[in-house]
Amino acid sequence: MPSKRARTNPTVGERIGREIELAILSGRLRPGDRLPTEEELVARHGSSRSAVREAVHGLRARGLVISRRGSGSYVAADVGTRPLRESLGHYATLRANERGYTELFDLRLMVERFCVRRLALLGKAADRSRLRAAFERMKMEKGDLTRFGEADIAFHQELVAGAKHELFATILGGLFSDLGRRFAQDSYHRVSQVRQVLLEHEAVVEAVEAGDADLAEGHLVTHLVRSRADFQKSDG
Amino acid sequence: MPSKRARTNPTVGERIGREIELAILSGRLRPGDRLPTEEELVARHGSSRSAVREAVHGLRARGLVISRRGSGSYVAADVGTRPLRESLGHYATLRANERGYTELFDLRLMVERFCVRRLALLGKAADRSRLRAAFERMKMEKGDLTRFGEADIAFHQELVAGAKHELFATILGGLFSDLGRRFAQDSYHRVSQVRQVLLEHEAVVEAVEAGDADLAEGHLVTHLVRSRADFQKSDG
DNA sequence: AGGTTAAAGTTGTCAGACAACTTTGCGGTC
DNA sequence: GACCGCAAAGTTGTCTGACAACTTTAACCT
Repeated sequence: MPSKRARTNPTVGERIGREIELAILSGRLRPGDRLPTEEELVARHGSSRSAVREAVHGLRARGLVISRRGSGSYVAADVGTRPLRESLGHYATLRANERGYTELFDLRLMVERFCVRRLALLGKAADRSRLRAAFERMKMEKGDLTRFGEADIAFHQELVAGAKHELFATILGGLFSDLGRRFAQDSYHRVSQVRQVLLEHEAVVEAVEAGDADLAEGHLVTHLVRSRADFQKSDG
Repeated sequence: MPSKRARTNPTVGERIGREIELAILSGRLRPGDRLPTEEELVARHGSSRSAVREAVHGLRARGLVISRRGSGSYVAADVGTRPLRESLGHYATLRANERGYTELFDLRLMVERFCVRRLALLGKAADRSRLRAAFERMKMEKGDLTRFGEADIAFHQELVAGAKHELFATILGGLFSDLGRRFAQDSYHRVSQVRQVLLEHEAVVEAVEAGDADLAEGHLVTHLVRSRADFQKSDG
């Protein structure tokens, strides 16, 4: 029987990884910067190459670092957002049950409400026209349910992008990644729903263009809550 | 000059890691389950042990797996929440600037608002008494600013825990982890603030106990927004 | 039966070698 | 001088083998 104790002493690789991680988090190593070569790290820490590689593999798996054979390892350009996006995507994938879906939907609803208000109140004309363009793309794709679903996702991401909120954009990106796509795609079992969805999106776009935050929020909430109901019905 | 292309072919270790990850995310490997031994993985994939180890190191760094020398590697018990909590903590650590703080605060405010409403409306007596207990702990620690700050964090986590929302509890845990502690601690530069903070918390507790969601939300928002103002003032 | 100890099993670390790929620098060509 | 080709050096990826550190199992003894 395996012992209960889960705490084990950190390995050499973990210690080295922690040190590099700290250099990244503190800003001493910035996105795009090159890490010391494995040879240098071996010399600095007095350990073997395999331990150093264990550290780099860990950082790479977490999205902090990318390695290119023959060139070196570099701090990832999207070191700020990718790990969060991916771990949220994994969280969503692990929560395929009813309650998990409800909780993820709570988050999505909160984030989009916040952003649609901000976009309506503070968004620039260019931001609003991008939302309109995303809506037009949905109309064009209404023949193909899969591509329509993708355009739907793009619309909601544009909504958050227009609010200029990096954290919320990252969160929504995570919710939509991986199997999180079921958020939007699985709603379109019947073609009749497409027309309804288009109408609801158009209402949001027009309220945003009119600068009416309350109305935009209302239409968005209506759309999202109705989508959830559809999803739960079809999910059984 | 390094080439622009960031996309490189996945390594053998990454492919193996992806496969194990899929087994975990799909539920075929459940928390506490033991992974195949390195020897078995070597045989199954026809690769070397170093490639297999690269895969396991990646999963371990991401918190999906823990390894115990002499025993084996196991799917982590908290595989669902830890990666999200940690990546959010890292995100917060990387966002020490003004705008990043504001965005993180947006998230915190949304989450706590949601939870305090739910606790006031649907919370059971036991949940509410735990919130009261967390408040009493704060009063006891008012002499030591550091411990008071910790009790403050514990109070807000209790608030979210009482709402029985795993996702939001995980998010708040991430916001408070690591240097995210500055959220609460850095607010107590002056002892005079302690009394103010205690009063605001007490108002929240009482509104929750009275089952008044609107009032509880109002007091909580007041407290948090005022805390943010204090923080921004002291941050300069 | 219970405890002790040896054996087997498993992950951690080290070392060395070569493969695959990138970057640099040299030399030649125009 | 600018450009190209090509060799050389530099760097990460993979394989192999060995031993250390630790855990689990199994045999043994009392």
